[in-house]
Amino acid sequence: MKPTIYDVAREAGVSIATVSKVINRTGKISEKTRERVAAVMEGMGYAPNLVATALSSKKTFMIGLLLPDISNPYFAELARNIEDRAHELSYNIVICNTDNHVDKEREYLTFLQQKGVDGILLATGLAHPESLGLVTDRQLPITVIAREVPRTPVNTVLVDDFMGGFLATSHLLELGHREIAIIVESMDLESSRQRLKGYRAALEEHNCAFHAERVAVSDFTVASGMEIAGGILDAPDRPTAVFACNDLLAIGTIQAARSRGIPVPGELSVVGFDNTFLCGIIDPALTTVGQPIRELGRQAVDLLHKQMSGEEPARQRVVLLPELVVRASTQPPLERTSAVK
Amino acid sequence: MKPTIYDVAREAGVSIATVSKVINRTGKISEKTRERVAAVMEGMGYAPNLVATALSSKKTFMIGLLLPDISNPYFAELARNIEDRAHELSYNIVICNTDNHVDKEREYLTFLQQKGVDGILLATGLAHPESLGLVTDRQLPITVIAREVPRTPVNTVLVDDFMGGFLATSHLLELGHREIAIIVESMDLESSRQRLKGYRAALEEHNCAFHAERVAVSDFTVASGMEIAGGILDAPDRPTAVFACNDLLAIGTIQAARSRGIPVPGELSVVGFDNTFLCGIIDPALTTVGQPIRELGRQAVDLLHKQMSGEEPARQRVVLLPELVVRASTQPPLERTSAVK
DNA sequence: TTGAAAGCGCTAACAA
DNA sequence: TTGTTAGCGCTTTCAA
Repeated sequence: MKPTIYDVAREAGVSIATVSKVINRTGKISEKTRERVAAVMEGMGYAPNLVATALSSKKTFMIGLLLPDISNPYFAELARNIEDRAHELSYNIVICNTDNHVDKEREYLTFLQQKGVDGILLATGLAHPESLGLVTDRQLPITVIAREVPRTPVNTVLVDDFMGGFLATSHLLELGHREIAIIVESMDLESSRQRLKGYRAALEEHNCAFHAERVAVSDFTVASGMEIAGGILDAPDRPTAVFACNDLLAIGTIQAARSRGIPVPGELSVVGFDNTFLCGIIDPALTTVGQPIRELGRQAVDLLHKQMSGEEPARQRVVLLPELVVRASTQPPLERTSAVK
Repeated sequence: MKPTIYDVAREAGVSIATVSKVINRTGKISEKTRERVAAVMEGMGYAPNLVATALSSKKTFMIGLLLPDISNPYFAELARNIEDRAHELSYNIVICNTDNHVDKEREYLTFLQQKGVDGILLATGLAHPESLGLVTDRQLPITVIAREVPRTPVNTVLVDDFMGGFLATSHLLELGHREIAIIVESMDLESSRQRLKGYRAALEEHNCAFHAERVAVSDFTVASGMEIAGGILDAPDRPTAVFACNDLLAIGTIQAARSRGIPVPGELSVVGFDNTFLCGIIDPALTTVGQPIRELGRQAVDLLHKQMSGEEPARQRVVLLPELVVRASTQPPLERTSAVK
């Protein structure tokens, strides 16, 4: 049987209160007993039972992380950075794949609370903000990542999606493209809507008309990107460029083009979003909007940590800025080049 | 304050034991009180505090998952399947990124035990098997995934790496390749050694001499694959095919070839290992050895579950069989084709 | 500086 | 069928 605090106390000839104090370095303990108790603990191979500690101290040092799907490279990278930072602060991460399914979100949320996690990191859909009430009502610290929950006062760390959409589109416009299609993940996500707005704003700034037909809605898989992009490329008025709202969709677009013998970037420029490691893997290397994914993860943990430490920081929204990462999948449109000549 | 079992008991006019029984559906309870208590719980919005439950029942319904890096697509996919199965069995997964670093492994291992996880899933290096003692000594259920720990009686679920190496190499040999290089992840891993053995066995079976110079050691990143492959491709006696021991390395190899103007599969065939979703993303689509990653995850959880349920199944090693997935990155060597003509 | 004792919220004998 | 009670292993207040 594993030794308990009682065993240590008996062995060291002190009370459990004293042992507890040397474990936690709290209260006043003479150096002498401190050493003796420490030696006994060492000798017995004693390690505190953290479940018991959690019960009496009401801290589990666990954080629940809700995301759509850990096998999606974007979320995998995010999770990695989150876990790294959490580990530094000695918290553990419990992962929950929600598939953006409201029921699963709710289920995990209530369950995590019962398990006594100290906080929640939410990087998932949550189409129905009232689910958030499940958490906020219980005073459980929470930070939302890369998702905007409109009209809800909750701490958030995200990327300026509007700017991202603007940067991507402006890049294409500046290369000379005028026929630019956009593929968004889902109009249910505020981030998608913002990226679309950025797209429109860029068009407007370049006096380029917005056409609703240039907007296609997909989801977040390569396959769907390929399918949707296929439709776009088969249309009679095929655009010269596509802004895909995440890297997976952009890759699907490149594949759709390839299968149709449309050279990228020769006849079609493609811009992605996220700057996952996939961008460097595919051919041509993907021009994309880079999210500071490491910072996103760290800051989210730090913000949550403050709440968990009772600092109760003013509700805030930390907006990180994206940046354009130009690689090989974009170039000026052919038509234009020749027309100029 | 959240209601406790005492609040429910008082409100329903019964003892806490009775409430506990209706929560857990244990013991004999009249339908009448059962309903009344249930109604009260519902009404108060009562939910058991699982930390307390864990302390008295010694079950946390948590599983620790150790892997090198969740941002590696292979492990991300594995983690997804593991979490899915665990969730079905109502267990939560705590992820731990070890970077194959022994110190981190040990740290997580001891820590997880203190936190009272019900079991450990080990999909990470653990170069020093004695670290395993940290777990087995404490009678904590554990299952090792996709790693062989030689001379240690521990439940394991893995893929037949020897067969995988054999399949990959045979495929190349059958296409007519004779100069086949192999890039392994690390000679510290039993899986790498097995794949290498499979490679040698295939060569032998085809009466093809083994040359130690054809073996290169890398690690598990695209960058390192690119670097190592670069060395291979720049050598005077460049091989006509490369068997890379994971998809990331294979991709690095393709990139190295591309940057040198060596067409794949035209002048260089490449085979990967794992069959991650990346294979379908890159150009040319990668021929690879497919691991039944879903089964790997599920069976590991199931095997662990048996141990956690006290079934104490006979120590076993479940060996799943890989299969060759032929895509576009392999074809007969050019030289041969012309020589035959 | 140290210790006694009362929880934390639940489970599970054992009695009634 | 229901209730009493003693833990589970630790924290923390209050006295000594």
